[in-house]
Amino acid sequence: MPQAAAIHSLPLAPLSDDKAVELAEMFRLLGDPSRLRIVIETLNGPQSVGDIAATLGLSPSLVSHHLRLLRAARLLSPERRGKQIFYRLHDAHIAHVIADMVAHVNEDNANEDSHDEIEP
Amino acid sequence: MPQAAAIHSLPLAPLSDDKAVELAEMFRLLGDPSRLRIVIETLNGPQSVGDIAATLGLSPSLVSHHLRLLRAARLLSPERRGKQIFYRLHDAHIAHVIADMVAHVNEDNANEDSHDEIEP
DNA sequence: CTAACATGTGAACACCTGTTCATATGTAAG
DNA sequence: CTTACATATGAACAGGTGTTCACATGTTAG
Repeated sequence: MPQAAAIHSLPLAPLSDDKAVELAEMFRLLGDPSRLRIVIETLNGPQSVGDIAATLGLSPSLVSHHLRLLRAARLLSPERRGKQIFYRLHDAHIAHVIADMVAHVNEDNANEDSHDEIEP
Repeated sequence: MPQAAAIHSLPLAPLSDDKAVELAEMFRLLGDPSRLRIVIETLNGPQSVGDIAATLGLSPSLVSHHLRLLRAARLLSPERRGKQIFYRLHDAHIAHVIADMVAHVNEDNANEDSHDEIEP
């Protein structure tokens, strides 16, 4: 099965170094469970800070701290509606990123062999 | 432009909590510049530890430390070839994840307005 | 066998980061 | 105006993490 050739078929190779740092910053923000759950929560549509805090069982203060980072990185965008502020995904790429990573984890759990070793 | 509706069109909503933690772990690994550059390097095909270290200007020891985490998370797979060990992407999803995140960053740099504020 | 090379591993250190708490800002209602 | 609610912010602490260094393991060549 010549699957290896297909894996490296995407031509996003060049990718300057400082761009890699900017990319890593985005991944780092999604790398925290609380923050990732906040982002995932917004996949259902715009959510207010209080709703997110209540749904995830986190303090509003903590949620606000995380939201600050997420909107600074333009992963989420705020939108005031009365007293509350709703956050939504900044663009559709974020949803794709998460969907692809879900696919990776699911496929990985399917093949529960070849953990770490180097072919026995 | 009714773009907002399209953003939340992906139905990956449910997503259990411990699954979110597993996902975050993957993103966290890509959240370090050195580690991300290592993964990006493997987009050009299998790379030996020494080649990666030389290309990225990192010590072989550091590269080996990072590779341990990356293969434990099954992001990269090792393959012995003579004295050296080559690492390749474990599956194609990783490339898609990176490609989508690149698209996000690029689109973000294009619209250099609306940094953080809440619509003035 | 030994020597040379490639990779892995463990400890130690400095640094960063997530969380909590108290407090501040801002907004709407009475 | 004052009161109550929603969100934001700053300081401070505990715990985690990337990097370096010295050394171990494993593989091939002679």
